[in-house]
Amino acid sequence: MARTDEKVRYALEGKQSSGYTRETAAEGVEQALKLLEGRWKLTILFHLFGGRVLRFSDLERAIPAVSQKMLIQQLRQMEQAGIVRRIVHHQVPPKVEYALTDWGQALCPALDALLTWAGQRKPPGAANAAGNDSDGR
Amino acid sequence: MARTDEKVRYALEGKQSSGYTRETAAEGVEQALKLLEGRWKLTILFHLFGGRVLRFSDLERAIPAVSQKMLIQQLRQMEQAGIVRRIVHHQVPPKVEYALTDWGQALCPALDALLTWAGQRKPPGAANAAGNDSDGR
DNA sequence: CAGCATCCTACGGGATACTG
DNA sequence: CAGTATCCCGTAGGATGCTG
Repeated sequence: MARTDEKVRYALEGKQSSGYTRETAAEGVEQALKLLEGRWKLTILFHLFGGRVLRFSDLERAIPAVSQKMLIQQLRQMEQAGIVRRIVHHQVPPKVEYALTDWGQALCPALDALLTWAGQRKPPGAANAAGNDSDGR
Repeated sequence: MARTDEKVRYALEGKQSSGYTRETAAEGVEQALKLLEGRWKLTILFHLFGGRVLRFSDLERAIPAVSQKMLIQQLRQMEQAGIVRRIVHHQVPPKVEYALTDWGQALCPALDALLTWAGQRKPPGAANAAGNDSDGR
């Protein structure tokens, strides 16, 4: 009864690698994006890319606009997510460093793809936003 | 006086293609993500991928959980962003169709990368979240 | 130095009702 | 059918102050 071809694998534009449906694919990406959402996560992430290891105060200095609360909150969330690694040094003046996990590092190419995409916005010549209009008959 | 190597190009993990700094790269990705943020954008997007052209009511049916207001709002925002194309048919019973722009289609591979990344979470064997702890001395 | 707790505000987004 | 307008609420996120 139901059109089976409606739920057929669903090819991502041409590469039907994994068995995603439109819904699960959207959900999956949403999950992924949720991990990156948060006013400062990306900024932090980019500061950590490349195997850098920064301590809390370094990050505070690197991102002046962020409050301590936010910085910690975002860091902790990413830690929970398994994106960043927290390295605690038990010293009298506390010292905590943050670095990316392997998985966190793996985000780089994906974000790069996004960046590339963003950079391709509007091939100057083609106007296609306003004025689209056609007649059914 | 300023350490010039601090603002050196910034290599995205190995490919120092474009001239992004940590800040501009983060900002760029944030801009891109802003366009995709919104409870339903991704769902809509995935329904539109592959050159599909759906009318408003089709989308309503395809995404039962969304309200009209939200659906329109999200569609309009993506239209503004240049991701989706709005095709209006001037008929007595109004008919409006939505499709992706070329740029919108180009998002597919980027999202695919994200999806792939998400799928690689936690190589089962390695525990690296809790218990990280080292001593400075 | 690093981090937690509290308070407060802005905004995304849901329900509902009305219109061309 | 497609879209607009109004109201309402949950939560992200900012400021500030205290602690190990």
